[in-house]
Amino acid sequence: MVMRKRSDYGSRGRRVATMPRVPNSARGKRTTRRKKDEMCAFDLLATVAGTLLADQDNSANVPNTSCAAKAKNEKAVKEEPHDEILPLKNMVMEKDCCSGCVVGSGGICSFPRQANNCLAENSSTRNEAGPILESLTVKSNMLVRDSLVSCTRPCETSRGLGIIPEFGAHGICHPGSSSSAEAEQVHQAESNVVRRQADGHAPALHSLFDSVDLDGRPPALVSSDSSSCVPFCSHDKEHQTSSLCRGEVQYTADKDDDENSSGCTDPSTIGDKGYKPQYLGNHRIRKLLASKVRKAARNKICGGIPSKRICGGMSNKGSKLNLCSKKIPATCQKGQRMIFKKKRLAHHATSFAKEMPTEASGTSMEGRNKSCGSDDYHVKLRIKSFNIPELFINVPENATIGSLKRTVMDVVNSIMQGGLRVGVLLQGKDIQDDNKTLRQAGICHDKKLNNIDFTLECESGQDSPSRVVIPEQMDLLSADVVEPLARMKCEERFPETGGDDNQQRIPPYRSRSLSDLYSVVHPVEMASQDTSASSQAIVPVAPSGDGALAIVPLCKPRPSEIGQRRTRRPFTVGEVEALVEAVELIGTGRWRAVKIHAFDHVDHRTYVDLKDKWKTLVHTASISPQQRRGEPVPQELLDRVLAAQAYWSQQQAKLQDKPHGKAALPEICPA
DNA sequence: GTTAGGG
DNA sequence: CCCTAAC
Repeated sequence: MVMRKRSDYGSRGRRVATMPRVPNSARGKRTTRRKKDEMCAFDLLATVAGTLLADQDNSANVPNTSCAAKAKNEKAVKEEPHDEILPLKNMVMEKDCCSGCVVGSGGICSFPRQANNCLAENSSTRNEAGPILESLTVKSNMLVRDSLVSCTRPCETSRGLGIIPEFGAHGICHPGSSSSAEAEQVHQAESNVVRRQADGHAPALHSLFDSVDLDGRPPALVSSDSSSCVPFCSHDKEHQTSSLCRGEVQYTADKDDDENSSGCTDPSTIGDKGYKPQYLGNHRIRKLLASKVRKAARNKICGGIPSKRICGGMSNKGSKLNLCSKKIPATCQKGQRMIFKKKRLAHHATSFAKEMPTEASGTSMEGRNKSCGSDDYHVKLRIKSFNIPELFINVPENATIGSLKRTVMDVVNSIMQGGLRVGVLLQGKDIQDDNKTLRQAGICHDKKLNNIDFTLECESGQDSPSRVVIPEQMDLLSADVVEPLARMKCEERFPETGGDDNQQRIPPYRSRSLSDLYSVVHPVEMASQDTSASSQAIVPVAPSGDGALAIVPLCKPRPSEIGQRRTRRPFTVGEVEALVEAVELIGTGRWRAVKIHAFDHVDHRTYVDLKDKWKTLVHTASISPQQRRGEPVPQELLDRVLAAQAYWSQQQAKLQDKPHGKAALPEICPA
């Protein structure tokens, strides 16, 4: 069957659906699902791996051999012959070990994300010999959420300058982001809290460059041995190599990470490398990368063991996972869980730092119109989160959760009190010129403002951007009263923060771009002021739940980009209407056409989204109103949904019945 | 890159 | 909304 090209549906008119595609049912149907089998195998693998790890740890100085050998060992260790899965095991282990790291003595972990886990595992085995420290590596962006920055700076007279600088391919990159960190020795009876700063020219603390995780591997390095090192920037080069000589396990993320680790890549270089222009749409890049990351996480972390089977089904999104098997001592698992819980929290707490569209509401739209006339342009920015420096915390295994919280809190406070300033990144480019007006910088009320990032940077970072050490030897357990970050409430909450309600006020969709929805106006700050003035509204808000801090896992890249689930954006009635209309016209099964037809330029609605939405619409329409949830869809629309669905299903059925007949299909269903 | 369908 | 097989 000949597939029509997309150009066929370019015309908005009453195109005749000449040749509908193969019926939906014939495509994309997964005939067999081996998931259960795989899960079973993976489960076994997890068990075996755990055994292996435990054994490995006991055997000192395992030569720097390939993991294949270990895998063979493992085979011997494990008595039960699981024929089907053994090849898989070998394969996975081998692959990971060989491609991902240099294995030093006792090296088990293959990838950074495993590093911490391995470390913990080793700790657990050492536990028998004496007290050890659980290493909690909280490297990443701590997010301060839902801030509102109301710029009180009237845009200068430079209205005419409202040209957004071409930032080109920076995309998701950040300057000064090639960061790394050093995990201190685990079994030393010291609790170091070390924070290291990116070595870029800009001391952006959010660091942890995105590319680091492009393949799911951050540059973190944690050895299963007693010492560990992290490839730092150029000044750490020596350290790296020497560390290798010392037989430490070194993890370097390949590809981009290699460059990062082999020298402090110039941030600008980083930024330009290999990224698609912003134009492509963040969500697309993010989607790709996220997919990659998740895949990598799943495949590589834990040697391909699906995370759901590990450690009680802990999600591994962006997190390091360990090969916690049933044989790992309970203490270990406990500790691990503690870590993971934190990390998961972080995940949930994380919102798009980048996705910071100006909010649209009825009032704001009015204001906008008004301002257009009065030359009083304002930009209202909603900061959902701030990126805070990565943290490294060593916590005794027997520390309480409370003390852990306090510790983290302490660190955060140290950072906060240490003097922070705010950095502004537009499309990944650090805007350093504080004297620029927003408009000159391209931050205009009428522009799409979803490419702005705010970062927290150390004041002192200017001089020594490479590292900032936060109170070492911090007595974790004596970390006394700390002002809970969560107490710092948002002074002015965004009324529309509740969700996408504002979108509902948007009339019919069609050609309306999302950017329209976000155009807003507000009082703004003076042009000559430092941007940090706007940071007063940094609002740490406790994530839902127990109020733990938003700490993003080590491997987590910038939250706005990679590995992050998209924010949920319920379809508005207007969108639904547009969708229904398009489907009536175009039919089901041609979602790209539908997208182009009705949701072109609406970046956050992919054709998959539309398809999904249609699916739910059909479902919604077929259930009783009482069972429906969420924004009620007018019955009229639902009726049209059912009609269209029935019609197009019928058409597809017809097509299947006589595949050779080229029965011209009506262009629109007679709903 | 699209589509379908399960989760 | 995510994931991924199938195309």
